[in-house]
Amino acid sequence: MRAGLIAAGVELARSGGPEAVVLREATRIVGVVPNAAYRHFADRDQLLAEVCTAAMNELADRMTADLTRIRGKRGNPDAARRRLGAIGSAYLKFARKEPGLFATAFAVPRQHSYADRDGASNRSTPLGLLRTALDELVEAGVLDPQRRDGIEYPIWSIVHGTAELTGQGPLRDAPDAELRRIESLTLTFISNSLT
Amino acid sequence: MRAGLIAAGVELARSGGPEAVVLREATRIVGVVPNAAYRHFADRDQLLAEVCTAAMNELADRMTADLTRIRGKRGNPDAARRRLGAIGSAYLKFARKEPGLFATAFAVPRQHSYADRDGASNRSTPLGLLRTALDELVEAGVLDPQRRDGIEYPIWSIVHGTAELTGQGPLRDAPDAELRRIESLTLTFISNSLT
DNA sequence: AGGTAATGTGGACGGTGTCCACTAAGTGTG
DNA sequence: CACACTTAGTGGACACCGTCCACATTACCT
Repeated sequence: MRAGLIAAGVELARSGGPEAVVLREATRIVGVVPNAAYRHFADRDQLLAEVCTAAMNELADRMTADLTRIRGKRGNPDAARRRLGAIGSAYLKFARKEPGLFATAFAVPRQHSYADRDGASNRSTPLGLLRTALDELVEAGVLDPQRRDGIEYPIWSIVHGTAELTGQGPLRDAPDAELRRIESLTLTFISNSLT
Repeated sequence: MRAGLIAAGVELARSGGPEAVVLREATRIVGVVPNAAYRHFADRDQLLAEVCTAAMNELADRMTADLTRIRGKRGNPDAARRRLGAIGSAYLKFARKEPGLFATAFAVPRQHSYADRDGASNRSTPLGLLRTALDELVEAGVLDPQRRDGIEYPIWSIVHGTAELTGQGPLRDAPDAELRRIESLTLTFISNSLT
């Protein structure tokens, strides 16, 4: 039941973003009276928080799926670069194809905090995947170890900013070709920044 | 009256983001009955849209204010770099000090589109300011003209992504020192990318 | 068998966006 | 001057939302 409500919330979020995950509608989908939800969630925001982490997990899953398709031994410079590229590509692709879920993944309500989801070097999290890719780039000799510390934040920011600006931001109704160009500019910009 | 409603909406947005700009509350502030708003706006989203452009204008104003404090002739390489840095700094500072307005500036409802606000090379718009700063960097010989085309998008993305991730995103409850460090990493990353 | 915890129901309240009919001003024209 | 007409604001209603309360049902454990 709890899982059912979350699943219903995810579907609502998929087609309408975080605002669309409305408690009464979720219970309607599950086929239960609105108040039943309060046996499983303190309030609507807590349900939304669960939906958000589900969305974030789906983003991480899509990223790992695309990532494992890149062949090449660990430590191979070219493979390492391609893996970093795949991470950025998958992030942008998810934002483009699942705009509702993408927006929801980052719309965690102020209360119910992120806990440690992105803390430390947790793999199976977007930041965790990015970090291991960057470590591999250092190991492969592509990225200067002196520049490694903290570089995940600017890089994450470029990709996330591009997703935000082209997805819901001011660039959202640019023609499709222009959006692709911007995504491509972003990825090559990152690639150029490694040397 | 129309202006009053927008002003009230801006104050609501300042302390609570786009969700807080609720039509009835705005009319309450102005001291009028809710329906009176419908003489000036088609619906709540149109009021919100006006508040959003007001917020975006305030961002642009703060940026130009900080920008004009950078002395140095146009074409001076060092001044050009400092001006670009000031643009990024002002953007991040606004996001940090006015989180509600910053979020609102980018929360334009799907209907009421952006029109051409950020189109072309309009000055007095964040993108416009960034573009003229980049042009000056080319003119000053800092930025290779071949790299100029389209580079405003990755750069805007880095700054915007950092603002988003540290402001409302997963990094939002990192300690203050860490947030400053991330902002600084972002700015030096941009600076390094120019050469 | 009976008490207890968990789960779902029914009804209600305040808040919100929005629609409709209505009224009170101002304004220009005969 | 009077009259039609636009404009701006009012009052009341509706549907929807999140949420609280008291109640019924079910299952489990001693």
